[in-house]
Amino acid sequence: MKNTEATIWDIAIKLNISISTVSRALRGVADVNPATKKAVEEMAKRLNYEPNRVAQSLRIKRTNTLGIIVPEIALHFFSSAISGIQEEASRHGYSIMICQSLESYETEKQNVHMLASNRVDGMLISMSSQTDDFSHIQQLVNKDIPVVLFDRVSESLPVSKVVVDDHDGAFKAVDHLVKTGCKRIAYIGGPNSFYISNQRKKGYLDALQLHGMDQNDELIIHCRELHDDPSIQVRRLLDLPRNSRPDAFFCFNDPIAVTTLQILKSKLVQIPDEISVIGFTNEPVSAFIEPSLTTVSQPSHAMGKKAIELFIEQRQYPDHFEPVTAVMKTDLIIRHSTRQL
Amino acid sequence: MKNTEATIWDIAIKLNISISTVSRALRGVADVNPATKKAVEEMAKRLNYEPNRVAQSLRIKRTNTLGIIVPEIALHFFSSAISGIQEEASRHGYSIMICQSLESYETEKQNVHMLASNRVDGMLISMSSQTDDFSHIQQLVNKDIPVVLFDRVSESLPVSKVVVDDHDGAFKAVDHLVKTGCKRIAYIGGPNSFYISNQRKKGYLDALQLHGMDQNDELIIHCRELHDDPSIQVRRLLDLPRNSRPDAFFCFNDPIAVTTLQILKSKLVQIPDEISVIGFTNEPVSAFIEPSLTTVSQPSHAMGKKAIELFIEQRQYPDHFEPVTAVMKTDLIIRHSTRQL
DNA sequence: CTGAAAGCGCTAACAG
DNA sequence: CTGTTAGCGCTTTCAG
Repeated sequence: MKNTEATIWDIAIKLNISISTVSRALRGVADVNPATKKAVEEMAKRLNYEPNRVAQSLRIKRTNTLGIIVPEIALHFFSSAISGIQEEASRHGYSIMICQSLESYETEKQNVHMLASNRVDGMLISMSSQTDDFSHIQQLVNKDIPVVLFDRVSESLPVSKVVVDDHDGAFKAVDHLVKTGCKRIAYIGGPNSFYISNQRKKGYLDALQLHGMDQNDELIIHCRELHDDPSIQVRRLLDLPRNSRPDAFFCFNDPIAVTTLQILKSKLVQIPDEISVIGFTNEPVSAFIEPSLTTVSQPSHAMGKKAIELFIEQRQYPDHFEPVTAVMKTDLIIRHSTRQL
Repeated sequence: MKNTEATIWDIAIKLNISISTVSRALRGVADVNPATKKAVEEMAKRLNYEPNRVAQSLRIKRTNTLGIIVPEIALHFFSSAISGIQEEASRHGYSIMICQSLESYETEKQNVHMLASNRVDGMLISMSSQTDDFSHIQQLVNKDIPVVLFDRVSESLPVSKVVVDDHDGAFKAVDHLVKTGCKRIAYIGGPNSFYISNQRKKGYLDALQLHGMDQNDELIIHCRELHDDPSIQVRRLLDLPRNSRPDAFFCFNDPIAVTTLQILKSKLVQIPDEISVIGFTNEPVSAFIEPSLTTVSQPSHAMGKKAIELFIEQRQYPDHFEPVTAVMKTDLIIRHSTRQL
């Protein structure tokens, strides 16, 4: 029942040696008499000594802590990325401090300040959908605090990034739709301001073009906000005359695809025979919904891991650092919401 | 392009005042000449000053940081609890540092040490399934570090806890099965060492008893490990002669229920007419699987929030602290894997 | 209202 | 191999 943690000073006193020797023994640096070293270690254990990382950090000017900011921890993509970050960070001796921006620019800015105050050694950030001013992040760069952006990145910032090949993923999805006989493929996109939304749209358009199909703006929908309900727009498309109605939906993400699937089912549309559906991200739900959803998988865990790797690299060679962008591969997971080849 | 963060000393020099005045002005404590205060604040902004929380923490012996340990961040229940923790902690000015034990006792112990080294002001822990020695947590208690256990708790530890009324949840589930005409209700439980598994079993048994139904050990199955595949055991029950085959499965958690559902579907068993299924936790998947799963919902987000509240209470009145156990209510979410009343 | 000075627990020269 | 010493950046008496 001690009230206060032991310090190296306590150990030094009991052993009648100096605190520097204790410090050295505990860290295993320089030459310390094996006997004293052993004595120190034993005394440390006896006193339940826990090194004070706060004091250490102040002294060595590194905290061995990384700050993470994501829009929402509970979204599967992010919690999975975080677990990748956590495991890899831990392997390298880093702890992680986690914040959510809840898709608010103001909160994100506060998070950045809080983490900076905590003197984290770097930040891994997936930006909020509201963020369109990047000065808070630019300031970190100016202060030489390593930043790695992942998933929700900004093109303009001179930092390392981890993204998915959205264009390629979308391309593969639409290509598959065409190859399974779909002629009128709709795209239900995310907010226009989203880089990834536009990349996916570009992949969609390029796939159409490759197959000599024309872009039809009537079949391209954009959600204004990330969590907008796309139902009305989907229904509008379904109410088009039979010969101009889409026979496939390529959706910006799985939630939109799931909503679409549900609308189709409620209208008794045959899936995939009358209409096919493809999502994006491969959230757990996509495997369980009926029919199971064909979707483009994003390697969320691996992306988190990669983000740490980029941070470590930057830390290791801070002098000749050049921002790199890691582009991760997607996979088309073919399930039952699309026709067989 | 500064290489080094500004300190109160930098501000003091520029303003030709003492660092104590700067410190006071920045924190808004004691009396400081409004003019000097304003000047300090302006200079702080101009220098992009960020208070050094590390130095602060060392001095005041509090970090305003909380440690969280969960088995696996990416499990929906935990990521949702964490988001509740995060939001409530942030409201109270705390940052959170997150670790995963990955269901390993050794890792959990390391996590505890790491967080203790970081001098977190308290820890919120959901224990690994392997943990059956609690001395690492008892040590925290001895050192007066507040601990709140949530979900995966140990009865014996003298700390505050947040749990769900597992007994009541299970009771309601089984009661509903009986009331919808099920006669032979099986229980597929988690590891025997799990407190919550046993509570749910008790609720199951009590509901049976209330309705004058006998306990039938043939219908009670336990997974050895948390992620054990229950398929073999479920199949064994289904292969029982028709008149002793179960007509309902009450499952320890949703993943088990989902597996069960899939086995039943593959055997073309009519759900819920021939056999009903109920899960536990209300994970997102349960709403989407077909037929949608009746399940007992756990308020994960609210549990996280509650855990912080208990911590704050303990911090506020450390002298007359008595551990409390918050028991959160569950709800039976009736969907389509059970019959209508 | 303000300044001087001590010290939180630790590391890292430097000197032996 | 070991001890002395000077801080890291901040808060907090204590004394004006």
